[in-house]
Amino acid sequence: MPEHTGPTEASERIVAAAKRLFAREGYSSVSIRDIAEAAEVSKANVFHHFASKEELYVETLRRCCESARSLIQAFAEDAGREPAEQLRDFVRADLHRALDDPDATRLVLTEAFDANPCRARTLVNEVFGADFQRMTEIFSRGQHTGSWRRDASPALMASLMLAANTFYTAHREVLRQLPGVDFADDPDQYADHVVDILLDGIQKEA
Amino acid sequence: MPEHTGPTEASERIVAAAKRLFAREGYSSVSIRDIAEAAEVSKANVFHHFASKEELYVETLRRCCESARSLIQAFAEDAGREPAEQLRDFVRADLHRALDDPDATRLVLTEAFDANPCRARTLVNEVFGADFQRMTEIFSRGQHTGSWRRDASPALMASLMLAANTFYTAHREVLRQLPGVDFADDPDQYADHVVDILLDGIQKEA
DNA sequence: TGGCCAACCGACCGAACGGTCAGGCACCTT
DNA sequence: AAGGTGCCTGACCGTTCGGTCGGTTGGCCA
Repeated sequence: MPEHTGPTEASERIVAAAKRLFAREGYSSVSIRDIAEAAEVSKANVFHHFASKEELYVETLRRCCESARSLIQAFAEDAGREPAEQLRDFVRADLHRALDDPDATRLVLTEAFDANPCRARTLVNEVFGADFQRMTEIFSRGQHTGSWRRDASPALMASLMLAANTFYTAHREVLRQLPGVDFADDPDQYADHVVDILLDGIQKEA
Repeated sequence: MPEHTGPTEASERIVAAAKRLFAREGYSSVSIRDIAEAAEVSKANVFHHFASKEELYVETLRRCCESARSLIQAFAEDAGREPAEQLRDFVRADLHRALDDPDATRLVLTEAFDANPCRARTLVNEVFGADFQRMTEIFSRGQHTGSWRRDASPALMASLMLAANTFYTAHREVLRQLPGVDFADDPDQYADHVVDILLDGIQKEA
């Protein structure tokens, strides 16, 4: 709690309600009254725990960033495996993490939507940076120890994977409406096919 | 003009200001007073031309969808060329169109950000559908007349291209902050490399 | 010349906003 | 028993919101 107070059952309910509402409606569309009602506390109590609406939002966002970051450790030190399999597992895991907590994902993605340089830098440091670097390392290892082509930039390949997962997460409903799309409700199938295409391209006959 | 009135120099300024402000600040953060001031008209005049804030937003969004859709004709009937070159040109053109009118793009992408099924369907019909279908056609032709592998779904490949361009447009500032990214200010280079990877994959030595 | 109507404006309205404040209540320390 | 402290509340504040209204202007047609 940024305020002088400690965490409480009520303050946890406030943050939970704020996360849900901010993610679904957006910062400006949600009033403190809405949050207080959803958390079943008085409006004044919200201001007891958080100095302002802005501070409540920042705290909520901070927690969402934290939970989005926590994937990293799970993938520490699996260096013995094939880069291609590492990549596949990582893309699948990243996609699942994003889909498992849609409110947190949505809040972070909204923040990343053409943010100003300062916020973008913070988000890179807090959330995207580690995953991105991890992915570039997989690509670099594939280039140095495997047979991957060396004229493709690891950063660009990692961006493409990040793009694939972000798009799937952020625009799933649009995907669902697009003709010929049968993978909108099967993230594993999507991740597998994306990695397949990335690895082998589309020109080579399978 | 949805209202009983006709278009005016002032009403055009109102829509222009609304587009700019809605795209940059979001619907709820922008007041009619802000728009009126930016358009240099009175607040009452805004309500003279548009029945409500919501109606002004819908009209603004409608125009943005229109301008996003207008690319299609430019690519009608170039069937004689190589699918690979068609694809490259299309991805480049699509990216440029998005970057040329960032406010319109941002408004449409915000609307597409996990919209409800009804809105998503409208957006697909109004904006994404045509481009998406055009891209799937290129992939299908590549599979039938060229040597492209037939086990990859055209819809998935088109989604991946859409994802690449959307991500570049929506999260360019984040890209700029990511280590090793040197293509954040060179969309043509980005589009070329993305298409290169899609065509040949990353495993084959160049 | 007179009537009409769209374009436009200043002033105003009730509602909702973020935020404040004095005080009640439960619990701890002395 | 007394005082202090953190949690919590209802009532209230000034401001801003979307929207309305009465009225003025200026061009067009009869």
